[in-house]
Amino acid sequence: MTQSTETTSYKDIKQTVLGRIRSGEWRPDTLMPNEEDLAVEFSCTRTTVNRALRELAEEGFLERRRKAGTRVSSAPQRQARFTIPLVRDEVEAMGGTYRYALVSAQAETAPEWLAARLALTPGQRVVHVRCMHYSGNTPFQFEDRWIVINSVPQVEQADFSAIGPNEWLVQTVPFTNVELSFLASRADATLAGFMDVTEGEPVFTAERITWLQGQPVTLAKMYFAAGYRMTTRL
Amino acid sequence: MTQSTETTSYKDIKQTVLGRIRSGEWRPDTLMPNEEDLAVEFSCTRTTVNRALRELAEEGFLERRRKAGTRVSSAPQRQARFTIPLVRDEVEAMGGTYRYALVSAQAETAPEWLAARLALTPGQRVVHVRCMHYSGNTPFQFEDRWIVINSVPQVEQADFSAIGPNEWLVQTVPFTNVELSFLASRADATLAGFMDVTEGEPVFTAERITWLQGQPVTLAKMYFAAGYRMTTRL
DNA sequence: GCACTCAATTTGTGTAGACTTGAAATTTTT
DNA sequence: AAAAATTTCAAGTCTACACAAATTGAGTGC
Repeated sequence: MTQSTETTSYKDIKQTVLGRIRSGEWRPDTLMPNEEDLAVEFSCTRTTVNRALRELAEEGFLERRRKAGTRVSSAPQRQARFTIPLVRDEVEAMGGTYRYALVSAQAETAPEWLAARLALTPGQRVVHVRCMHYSGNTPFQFEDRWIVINSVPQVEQADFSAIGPNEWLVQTVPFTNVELSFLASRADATLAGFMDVTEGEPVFTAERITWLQGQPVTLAKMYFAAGYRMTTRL
Repeated sequence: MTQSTETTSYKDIKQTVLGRIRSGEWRPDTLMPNEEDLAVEFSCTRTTVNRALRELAEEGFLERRRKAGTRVSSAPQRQARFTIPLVRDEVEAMGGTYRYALVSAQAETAPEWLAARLALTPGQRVVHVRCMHYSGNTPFQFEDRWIVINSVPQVEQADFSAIGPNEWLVQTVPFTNVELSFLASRADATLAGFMDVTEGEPVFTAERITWLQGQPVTLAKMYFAAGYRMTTRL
């Protein structure tokens, strides 16, 4: 049998099943028919049903256990998927013209809080880069970044006046592990100056720590413009 | 051939490919071998390779286009996946004892900003619920929520003194669409009182709008305790 | 009543092969 | 040289079947 004219695709099955959940036909905790029965109902193979259900489970709508079967998720522990674009892309997506400006870049001994945060041995040296990302002439993001020299020796020769440290790192170092946090911080005097907000103002902030095979590579603090919100649709 | 003793699983392939990316063997933008060739290399079927690559692409490591082939993502790690647990789960996961307290609940006409935000017809009525979530006796989250009566008529009979509006809604209304935002806001006098922070302090805030088949159901603003950060590892 | 064993059931994952689809590359036409 | 039609290739998806692995539930022995 070919799939030519009238096959049920795994996408159709996903849609139908989702519909039954949303309509209330299959309420939370309901045990649904097993894959074989569904395959008969949709007149396709179990493989196709399996893919549909597997994806729905991954998206948090279903819970599946061998032998126990598949049931509708009761506490839909929903997963939000945020796209974290490069600043340039984010600015351009909003119709702005991206502009980058280096503020400062210098090698120094890692301050204590940073050494503690990244589990560095005391006295390790880092490159501290500060830079601005603009949308047109409007401040969009202030980036405060430290790069561990031991992990990325080439960084001492890097020139951050034209290319941002993030883009440089992405091209240079493959990384294995990332920790990303979002928080609300308050604008200090420096930040207020750069971002054109009043001191003390709440600022949406992202922090990103990157490792390469267990070695800490970089910590970046990114401060967004006033009123910034990170939005996603599920 | 059976998969009995020494088969290459799609997981093995994922691992190997990831390793090659991380080691720098396959740099960003590199065009990798096509599925058939990889199937030969790993001595498995194309189906298995396909699944491995498909998942890696979904995770953001690869970019695939028909005919053009598969290449290593140049801006990897673009998707962060946050699990959004119920407050109760989040508190308990941190070892705290969850406690809920209703602050106020009343039916009212939707204020203009809300009507505009949810595209309500003027004069529509909503139930406005405010409540606190504690970890032990420490304030954890202040929840400010509006529920559209038209979309959920049962809400007028609901009793939110024992069960939180979120848990009530999850049990009552299947929802089809969610918009989730994170932002930094400043604590006003009311919030400062409930959350035990000083007025003007930055507060990490999540806003969540939910629809049921195009009908707006609820808008929730959730204000987190001082110092809260939402963290994920990729 | 309790612990143990074992078979049945259900999802998980693999093989082998074929057709479909979208987009890049090439050729033909204007 | 530019535009349009055609070919070709790689990913996308389906069929059909098989064995693997986890867990449940029933049966057995004490």
